[in-house]
Amino acid sequence: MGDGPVIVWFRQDLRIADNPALSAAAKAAGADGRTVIPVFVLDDAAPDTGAKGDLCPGGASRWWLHHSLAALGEALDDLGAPLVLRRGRAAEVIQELVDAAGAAAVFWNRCYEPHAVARDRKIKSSLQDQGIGARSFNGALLFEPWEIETSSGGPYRVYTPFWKACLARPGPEAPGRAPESLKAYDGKIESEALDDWTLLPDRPNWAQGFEDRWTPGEAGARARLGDFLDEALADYADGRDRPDKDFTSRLSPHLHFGEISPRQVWHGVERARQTSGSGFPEQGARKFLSEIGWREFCHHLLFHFPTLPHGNYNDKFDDFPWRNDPGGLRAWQTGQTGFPIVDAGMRQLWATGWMHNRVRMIVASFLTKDLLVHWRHGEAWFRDTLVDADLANNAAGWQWVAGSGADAAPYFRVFNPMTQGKKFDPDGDYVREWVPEIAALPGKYLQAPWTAPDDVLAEAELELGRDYPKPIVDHKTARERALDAYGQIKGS
DNA sequence: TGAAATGTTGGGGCG
DNA sequence: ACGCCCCAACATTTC
Repeated sequence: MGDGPVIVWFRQDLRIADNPALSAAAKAAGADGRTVIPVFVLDDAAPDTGAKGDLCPGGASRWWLHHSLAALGEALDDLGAPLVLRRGRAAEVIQELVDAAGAAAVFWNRCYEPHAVARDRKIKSSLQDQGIGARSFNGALLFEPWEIETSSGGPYRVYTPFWKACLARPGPEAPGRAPESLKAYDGKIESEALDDWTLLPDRPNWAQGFEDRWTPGEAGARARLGDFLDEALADYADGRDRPDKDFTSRLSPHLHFGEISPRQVWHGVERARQTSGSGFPEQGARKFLSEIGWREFCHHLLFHFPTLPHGNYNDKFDDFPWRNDPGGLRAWQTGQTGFPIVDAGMRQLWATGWMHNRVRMIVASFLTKDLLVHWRHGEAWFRDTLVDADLANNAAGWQWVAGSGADAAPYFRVFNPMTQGKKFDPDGDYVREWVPEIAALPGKYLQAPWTAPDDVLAEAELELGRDYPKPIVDHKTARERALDAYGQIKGS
């Protein structure tokens, strides 16, 4: 390496604590007096490869990204090395910056999306050819996808043995601290203005409901973890399935953008165990960490099966008789299916950029099984509307529900929206919050308004088909149709 | 990280 | 006292 500055290329690691690439840069700076240039590149040019993910984040993700970058920018200002924002193809932008600053090295934390893997590999070899020190680090996973192997040497395809194998390994290292300061590059490197990127929605501002529910950025992530461990972990084992309660961690967007690392989460749980003594909810902790395990598994799958976002993992499903049903898809997207628990979930998603995981399974089952609409339509909608939209989790999750994925739910496992509603929203609080037009219905009929007698509907001042849709399918019939469709591909 | 259909069991009412 | 029926409640099977 020459004595030029070190570029730290931020991607899905928008934090300064436990950031291995940043730490390595700070260390090099401390040892050799190097300066540091933190950079974020918005690669907006949707490439011809059809690549998805951080190249073309959905609307909700862009809202989050804006605020997360603003927070990171402030944190880096405080450290003394302002964040440089650039738009363009990453390979070109990085090369440009390397040339402009005479950089000696470029450090980053690894991403696992197929296009990112390919892109980063090219960039790394190109930099190394020029004698630039290009180094990548693990900042996003507890275990690298290539480190976890079955006894026969391949990737895992089933979650339980995968996570067991992970837990049998030495636990993840303690998270690193944020550098205390950085020496800024003293040459001239222009940054674009975040506001010019128009990541935020303007008319209409559909993100209004996001602001009071989320605090993007590293500080918000840390606070969320702390609140979760203090207030919800004890109830997590039983409560996590209740969309009417507040017992999930809601860390998903923070994890997606790397505002907090899974290592920090893991050790946060450890610390809580040590400080709380005998009253510690071991079962809740185990279940919570196993959700972190699902995130690991999804990334493992995406890394080893890069076609996961586009094609069926189980190719039997290539012959599955999906229906073309734009009207049904639209009703699902807008929360107008006539099934209260489904509509509640879809409206929560639209209003807040997030949906409770139990309800994600219910609405996904409804789209793929009751409506027989291809899972990729659901995947695309979630990718556009979730603040936590993550290619690995989203693709694996949708294929899991549809039955086409690795370790998937069997296709015949069809959720009954009424039963699920009664079971997991027993008092109807969740449905009443998000489907207010039927809030006056008594609990007995809330999950299935069409079964209410006329006088009950009149009492609630509710006319089905006018104030709230009649169900767009008959669940019993739809279920049989789905089982029938499954039968068609079973033997193939 | 289902649901529905079908099968089994056991208590109580009744002749 | 006994067998019979009914039907929850639970268990098993099937999709």
